[in-house]
Amino acid sequence: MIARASQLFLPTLRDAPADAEAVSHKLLVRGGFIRQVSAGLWTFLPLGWRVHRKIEQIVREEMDAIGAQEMLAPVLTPAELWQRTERFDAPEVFKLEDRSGRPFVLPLSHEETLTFHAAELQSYRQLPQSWYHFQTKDRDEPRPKAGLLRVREFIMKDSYSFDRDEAGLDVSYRRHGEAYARIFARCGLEFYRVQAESGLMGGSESEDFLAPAGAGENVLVTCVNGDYAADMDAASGVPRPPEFPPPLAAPQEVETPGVTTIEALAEFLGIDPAATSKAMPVVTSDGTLVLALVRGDDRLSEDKLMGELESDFRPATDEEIRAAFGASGGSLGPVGFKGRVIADETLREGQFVAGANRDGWHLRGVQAGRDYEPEFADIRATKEDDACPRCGGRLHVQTAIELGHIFKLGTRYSVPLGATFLDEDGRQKPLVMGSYGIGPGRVMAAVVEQHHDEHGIAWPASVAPYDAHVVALPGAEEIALRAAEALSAAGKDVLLDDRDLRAGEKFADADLIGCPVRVTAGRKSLEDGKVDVRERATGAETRLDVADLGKEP
RNA sequence: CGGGACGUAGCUCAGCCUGGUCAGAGCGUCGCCUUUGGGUGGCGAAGGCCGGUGGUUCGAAUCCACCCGUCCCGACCA
Repeated sequence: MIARASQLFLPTLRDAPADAEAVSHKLLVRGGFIRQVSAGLWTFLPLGWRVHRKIEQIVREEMDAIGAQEMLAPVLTPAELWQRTERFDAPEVFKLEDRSGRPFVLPLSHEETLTFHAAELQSYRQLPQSWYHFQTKDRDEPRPKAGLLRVREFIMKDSYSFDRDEAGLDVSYRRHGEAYARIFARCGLEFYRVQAESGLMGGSESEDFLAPAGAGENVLVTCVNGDYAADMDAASGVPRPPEFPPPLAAPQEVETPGVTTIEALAEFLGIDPAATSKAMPVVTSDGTLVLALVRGDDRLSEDKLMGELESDFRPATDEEIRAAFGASGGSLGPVGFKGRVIADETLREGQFVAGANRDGWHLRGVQAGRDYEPEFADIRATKEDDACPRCGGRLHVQTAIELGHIFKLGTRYSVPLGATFLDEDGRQKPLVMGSYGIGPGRVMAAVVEQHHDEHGIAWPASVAPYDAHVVALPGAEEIALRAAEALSAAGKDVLLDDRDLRAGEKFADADLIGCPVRVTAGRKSLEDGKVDVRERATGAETRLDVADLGKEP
């Protein structure tokens, strides 16, 4: 197949839009792949849609390979289904009514609809089932951002497995996980499978597939030895041990005028910042004031603390702090505090400097268990250069894009929607479900984040909009067309740049668009009938006879 | 939802502080010429309710208020 650039809607741009930050956002817009309609709403232009469809096809092949069945459920969904599962009131759900006032939902995923259909499954003999579709999802995101990375409407491949029991779910879940790994590998992505925060959903197993990128919403922690990967929220890196000063028999007050930060404190006392502790008073949703304590050189992990408290929380106000401690933030510590203290595990052993609950004073030699009685928990945020909890290797922290998510739902949806089956023992049981999502648009953005240089995108062949980009320079249009035809005959999809433009502009567009190979026919070709074949990713260039095109990769 | 920034031509932006030759530039687009292996050079042209509404003023892109939109940070995120 040959597409002529002169006829294509391929609006490339020399400049990126001023408000673009992420590389994938800039390059996809500049390359004429996507255009914004409104905040978080994007149109896929012809080239972008080709890439999207290539990713879809890879997903489809791998889903089919594990026996999943493709179907299509509607976007517009009666609100009743969502009311039954108690998701109707979620703020990110788009809601609307028909002319007679019946409420509908634009779903952010299709658990309800597919479970509604699963209610038609009657017997254990019909199980397991895995169903999937590619369908539009709408989410009233409070803050769309970064091009395709966080949007309000997008296409998702979501699948749902229905099993008779947990053991069956384990199998469906594992198969999906394996299929997902194959999908992302085929898309040319570096990715990691990590435990996902199950959050308030609790209990159920859930994993994310994260792709390291220059932009993204997740923070990925990996070990340089390759044996550990985790989401920052759940990572448990091992911090370096502190250098402690000589121990004291009892805490000792030391005047620290104007010293309110850890850096200043460590400097002032001439000690290791890791030998200090940092106190963060927070207030839980039931109004209790709790003191969270981490090492001075660490940051509090809000997610971990939230898990520990089993409650949302907010920082205490100045007034609350003053009332509870008699001092202001910057001089707070656990000694003498009459309330719940949650101390990070790093504070279990050793003596630390802590705030004295007296403005301008600190305490040396504060020891947990002797001078205050905390609950210990892992509440510190893992950081760069922590040690790997598996092998002790160095941990690396980087931003990442969530490509896909696999989730064991259990009976969360089948029970409220009455999706039951008759089991071998003659009893009616709810279907045990899993759900599994991939956003092809995000995959597309992640591929760009991982495969680009200063000139543009360098698509992996598996998802490239065209296999080859044939550049026709003036005078060599004839040879260029023959080259395109030879490639097309060999089964390649070809973009033929037959536009009346300068060579430099065509080359710049070819680099930007990023097809795996560029074939140039120009003045040199007029002399010997050969064309130049250049690999986008490596820049390697060879001269070939037109007749030999399509015979090499 | 809190904080910040921005909104002038298709794109990137200047002009605004200090109201009155302020409707501007570059790129892109169109026509002609030039020529053609990395965004060429020349000549000419089209293109804007200066986000919207109200106010101040003799006069508003410029000052004020409100609204809308977009982006960034945070909160949130099946």
